Amino acid sequence: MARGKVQMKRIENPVHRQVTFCKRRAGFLKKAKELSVLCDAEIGVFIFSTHGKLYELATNGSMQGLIEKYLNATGGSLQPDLPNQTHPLDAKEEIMMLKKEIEILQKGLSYLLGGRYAEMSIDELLMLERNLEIWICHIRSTKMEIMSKEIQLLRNKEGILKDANQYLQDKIEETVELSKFAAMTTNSPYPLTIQNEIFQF
Amino acid sequence: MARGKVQMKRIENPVHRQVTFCKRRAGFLKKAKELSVLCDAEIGVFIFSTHGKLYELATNGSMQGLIEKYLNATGGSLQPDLPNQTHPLDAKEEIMMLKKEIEILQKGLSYLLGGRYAEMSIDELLMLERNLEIWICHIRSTKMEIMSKEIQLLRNKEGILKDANQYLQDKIEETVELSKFAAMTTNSPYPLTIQNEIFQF
DNA sequence: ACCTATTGATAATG
DNA sequence: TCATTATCAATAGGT
Repeated sequence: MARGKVQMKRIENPVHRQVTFCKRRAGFLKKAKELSVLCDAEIGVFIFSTHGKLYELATNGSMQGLIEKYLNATGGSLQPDLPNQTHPLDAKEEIMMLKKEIEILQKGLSYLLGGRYAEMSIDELLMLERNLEIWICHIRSTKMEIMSKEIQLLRNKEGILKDANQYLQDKIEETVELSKFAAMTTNSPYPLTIQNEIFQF
Repeated sequence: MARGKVQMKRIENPVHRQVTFCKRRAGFLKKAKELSVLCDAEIGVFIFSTHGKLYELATNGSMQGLIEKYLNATGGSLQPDLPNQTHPLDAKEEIMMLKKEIEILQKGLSYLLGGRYAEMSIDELLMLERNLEIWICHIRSTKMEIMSKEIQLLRNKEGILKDANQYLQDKIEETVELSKFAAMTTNSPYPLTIQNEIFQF
């Protein structure tokens, strides 16, 4: 823009990059405000720097509200794979059901976000309850999976340690036998010491 | 910017406003991309026009992911009033606990938003499970409340109907008595008929 | 949609 | 980080 065009690629010099980031970020956020004011638009921006620092702007009210609005506008994202038990109904009807369910889940989400669910009907509450139960089941099975892996890991470890232990014990006995023949004068208590060190792992 | 400064206020002429919106929106999104590329930043933008139309840009991957990242980064939003059963502990410790809980709930939310919770630890999953259970309890008590109201309403109705019924039965008996004296020739079974109709409500 | 005078943004530099 | 300034990019108003 000034004193030389700029190549549209990552600025490699980190100092230059940081400086440009500051300047352009400021300009960018200014543009956001201008666009919002001039054209009466609601704008949300978030910027994560390379190192994860967040800069944000919500021209109207809160970012929270904008995110909700965004989720509603886009058809709200929730639930990629809810296991639904319905029989193969008429396709149209099924679509209606799914849409209704999505709507309910959105209400549930907005409860999670906003903290009020007084305006939901009994049917909707039932549906939400069912979904929460399903989520709990998912969570429980994930827990089980993790624990199973842990157990497997511990069993493997146990096996390895037992083997090592056996090996060392053999060695010890061997040593004892040798010491009986080779040097009847020395009698240091190595065996127990080594065994204890192994069990520290 | 060109051929005359512009006042920083809403453009009242709707045609001008629309034109400016188009132009500046394009410029704005371009700037977002430039900033992202030059400075290696992740940027999310959403713009709602006056009439609610959404324009969005996520420089990296999906808006979904950015929203999750945003929620995590901000200490995002969840849970205004979770009922916690803890005794009045040391204040600092309690704050730490609550923060940890909030963090876990955020991860839970990001699961709800994004559909993957593989990266949560067992403790976190347990906490999330507990909170989902609490939410289910809330939902159930809300359901109960609604049903109680319904029941009360029905009881009231019942009372009214019983009274009406009693009144009608009295009337019938009265009529029967009268007919005994007035016209011994007719014997129609009115009472039962009327009683049944009443119970239809 | 296109044009261009003009303003605004900013890269390089101190 | 802050200020300056030459230069480039965005765009307001017009067609």
